[in-house]
Amino acid sequence: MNLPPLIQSFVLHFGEMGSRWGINRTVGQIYALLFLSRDPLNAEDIVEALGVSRSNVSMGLKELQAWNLVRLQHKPGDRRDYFTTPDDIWQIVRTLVDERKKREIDPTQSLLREVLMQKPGTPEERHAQDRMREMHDLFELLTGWYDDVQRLETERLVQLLTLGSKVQKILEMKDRLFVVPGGRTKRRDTKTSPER
Amino acid sequence: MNLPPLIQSFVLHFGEMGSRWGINRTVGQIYALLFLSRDPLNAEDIVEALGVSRSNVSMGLKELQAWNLVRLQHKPGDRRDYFTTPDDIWQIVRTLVDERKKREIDPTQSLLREVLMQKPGTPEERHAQDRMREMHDLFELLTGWYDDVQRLETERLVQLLTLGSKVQKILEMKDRLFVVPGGRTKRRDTKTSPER
DNA sequence: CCATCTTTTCAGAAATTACTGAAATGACGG
DNA sequence: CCGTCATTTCAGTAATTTCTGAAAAGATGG
Repeated sequence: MNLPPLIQSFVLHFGEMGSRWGINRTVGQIYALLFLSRDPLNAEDIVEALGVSRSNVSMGLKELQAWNLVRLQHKPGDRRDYFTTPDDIWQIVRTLVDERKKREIDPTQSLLREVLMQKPGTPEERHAQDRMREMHDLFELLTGWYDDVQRLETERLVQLLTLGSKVQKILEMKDRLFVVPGGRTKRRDTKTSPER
Repeated sequence: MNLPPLIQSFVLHFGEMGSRWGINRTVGQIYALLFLSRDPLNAEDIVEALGVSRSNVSMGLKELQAWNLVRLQHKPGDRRDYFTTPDDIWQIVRTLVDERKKREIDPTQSLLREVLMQKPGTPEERHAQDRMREMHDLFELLTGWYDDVQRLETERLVQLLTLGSKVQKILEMKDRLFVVPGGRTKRRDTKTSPER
């Protein structure tokens, strides 16, 4: 590997980090390299930068494409494939969350729905099903929220995140303004509300 | 493995899922089992339920403890260790996010801060540093938001999530109420605002 | 202390995953 | 078509991770 030290630190770190996610070291390094690079890189560039085999790079790029994390480009008069990451870092976050949801949450929800249809035979199974229902409803709430905010323009999203829990203040204000005197504030019911 | 079918499906699924996270199959299965179980289980219970070796269970439990995902208990007159997961599923989510932040974001932020101190030698390095700064600021914003909402009571948090992007409506309302006529709404500046 | 029960450690085996080089496939331009 | 350049596939190997059994260490009651 022959890279400016500043870039090399980041690439190596991402390689290590990769293993804590579902991706391997090389894939992590390729991504890090593309993320930092100003210009699109072709497979041979990556081979030279990282010192891994051509075929390894090919497989790594294929995986990154399956994750929608890299974009394929072409240069006029050059028939090699060039790769980049999106310039907009928020787009990267959105993609990452989408893909993780697709790979981790969706299959789990599908299994949970299936198992929740079945009739429990024993009290043990009954309790297990209750737990699974809790998990299912939790995922439902979280993915519902995500689907919702994901549609916001980035500027609005940043605004929301910057506010953080100060949003609560505004909600309280809203409650104070619109609550029916003596009555409870209207709120959508969910099965995932706190237990105590 | 000798478990009610309903429980077995879930345990097996979690085992597979485990590999997509940083944890191995056995650890995933142990966790799933404890999550579904009404009563605390000891190591021998787990060995019998999953059909893996005693030492494997011991190591798995150690890892789950390192993640703060299981709680150690004792029964009077029994000196074996019993394990459970917290009853409150929201507590589980909080722990999970905390631990992943600690293992994935914090080390990266620390590396980014370090690298951002250095002086870039080339335009290439300069651009790389700009990218790293974007990533750093993004993490700063996200973790700031998380630290903030994490402190909310669960009921408030659920309320917030249920609202989803409808919060935006309330923000717009707030803007309309409090904006200085003819002027721009005051907003905290961040370096992570959208580029276009 | 000892006997017994429990958990932990760890070296080696087993299983899985990552990586490579060579060969196959594909994609032009002439 | 053919030659060249580029990418993909894949079988075999290397590296890593997971798992096990045996032994060690720890804890407790007598």
